[in-house]
Formats: sequence, C-alpha cells, structure tokens
Amino acid sequence: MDSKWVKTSLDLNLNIPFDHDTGEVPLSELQKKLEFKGDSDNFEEKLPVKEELTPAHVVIKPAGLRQAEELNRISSENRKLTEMLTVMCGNYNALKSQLRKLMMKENSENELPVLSPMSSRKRKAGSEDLIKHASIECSSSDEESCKLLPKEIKSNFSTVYVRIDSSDKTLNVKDGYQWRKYGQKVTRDNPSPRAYFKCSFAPCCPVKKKVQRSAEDPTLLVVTYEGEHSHKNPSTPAQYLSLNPIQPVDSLLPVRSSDSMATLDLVRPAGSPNNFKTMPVQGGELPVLQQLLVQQMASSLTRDPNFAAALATAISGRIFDGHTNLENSQ
DNA sequence: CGCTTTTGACCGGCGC
DNA sequence: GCGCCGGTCAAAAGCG
Repeated sequence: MDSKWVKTSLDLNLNIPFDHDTGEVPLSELQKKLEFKGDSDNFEEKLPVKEELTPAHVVIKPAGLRQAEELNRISSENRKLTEMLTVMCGNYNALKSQLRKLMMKENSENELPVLSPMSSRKRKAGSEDLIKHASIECSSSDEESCKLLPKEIKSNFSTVYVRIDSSDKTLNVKDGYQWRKYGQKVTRDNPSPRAYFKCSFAPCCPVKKKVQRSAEDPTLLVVTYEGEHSHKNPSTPAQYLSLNPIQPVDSLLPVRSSDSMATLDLVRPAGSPNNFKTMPVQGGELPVLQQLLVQQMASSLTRDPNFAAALATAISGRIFDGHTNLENSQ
C-alpha cells in the first residue's frame, strides 16, 4: 500500500481519482476529501437536493411541464443515488480486497499459524487468545444501531465484540446477514449461555457464528465468526440499504497481544469528540490504523442520523413536493 | 403453513 | 475405557 491509501465509500461527489483495478486513491486526495466530508453536519449542504421550488416555478409554468420536470428531476436524482450506491459497493469491495491483501502480508510476515478452530480444545483456546486482540468494541445502547460485519481473515475465524445493554438478555447481533440459531449451550468457563448460529441467507453458506456474553464484562457480547460466506452480500446493496440504512462496520484486523488495539464507541453521536481512540501504536501498524481511521470516518458518517435524516427528508420532500404540485395542478 | 427458536439428546475429541 | 466438554442434531413449540 505504501504511500497510497484506499478509497472509502464516502465520496458522494465521486470526484476522487480512483483506480478501480486496485481500489486505491492517493492519500492526499483522500485527505482533502475527508477534510471536507468528515464533518457530517456539512452533509446537508453538500447534497444537491435542497434547491427550493420557488413559487414562480409553480405558478408560471404549465402543470404538465412542471410534472414532467419534476419527474425528470426525481428520476435523475434516483439515477444519481443508484450511481452512488454502485460506486459505494465497488469501493467497499475494493476496500475489502485491500484488507485481504494486508492480512495476507501480515500473516506471511508474522507467520501466524493457520488455526483449525474445531480440531482441538487446547488449540482452539490458543486461537481464541490470538483473536481476542482482534476485537472491535462496539458500544451500543441500542442494538439496532450496532451492526458489524465480520472481517474475513485467512483462517476464516474472527471475533468481534459488541457492547450491549446489560439488561438485554438476547444474543442477537445484527450484522446484515441472516442467521438461524441451531443450538445453545452453557459452557464451563462462562455462566452465560453460548448461542450457535448458521448463516441462513444462502442454503449452502458454511458460515457459523457463536455469540456469548463476556465472562468479565456482561455488557460485552463476544461474537465469533467462522468460515467465509459463499454469497456476496446479504442482499442486493439497495435491498440491504433499504433494510439497514446504516452501513455495517468492518471489524479490526487481528493483531497480536503486543500490538495496538483500537476501540470504537459507536453509540456516541457521530459529531462528538473521541469517537475514535487508539492505544499506543507499535511500529509497523500505522497502515492498519489509518485504514481503521478511514473506516471509522466512513462508519460515523453513514451512521450519522443527521445524514440519514437529511437524505430521507430530501428524498421524501421531493416526492411530497411532487405530489403536492401534481395535486395543485389538478 | 412455513419459518425460527428452544432444548434435550447425541456425537466425537481429548485427558486421565 | 470412562467422563468431561463443546458442538450439532432434530423434534417440539412458538410465532407471524
């Protein structure tokens, strides 16, 4: 990756020079963009859907013309949004492939053993020790607002930590995939039960996940993903976004105990300070943290209720305006 | 009625 | 060989 950096899915103006083959953009370009777009409060201004219909528009123009114009405008906005969505998805995939490359590099450098999680209890315990440091902490008072996407690592075995309400007794973690619970067990080392889920989105998808409250911190859910999804996405991007207006967040890369650990407090309002904090970094981890920073910015923006609300208002306002104008003209 | 969840039974690996 | 333990199965119950 070197001096380059990956593109996130946030360039709604689509002006960043972007190599679709490598999924990379120059760091300087990205920084410029992030300076602009990092503040979600500015999003409303950036959206090109706020232009007002002046009374003159409504009164002067013939009804049929106005309707046609409205229709054109709505459909062009629709096209724009679809385009943005397509690019966002493309960028997400690019980001994912970057992550994978990085992982492979990390693994070959550190010679991390490829662990087979099911083979032995003792070895399994070892692997969990390793992945424990690969956690993302997602603090949430609201389960709906806390959505994670499992990272795909070489060993196909990953863990994320999800902060939940201590009163919340369910073991549901919404990560965009569809899961079917097939078992629950109380394990020896933890009084709270462990739930076993299989991915039920695709019938042949081998991915499983285990969800259990942390023994040390009952407000922390330990979610262990195993395997790789045999399907691309939980649904088409449009379907997924319509069902889950907030994009999931990639979890951290696995790092060893001596390395840095980043925590994400996703329950904090996106505009508030310290939404992202890192612990002291050891040499060689900077690209990972930069990547995380970008991911965090992306997640903050896409999770920002102001942004979602502004977008929803703009779209519904358009539709409503269109309806009103149609009714007025009749 | 079909899908999901619950839950006790069962299975296989491991240590003693 | 036996018991322990984590993981899985599958029938029954629950739910929309």
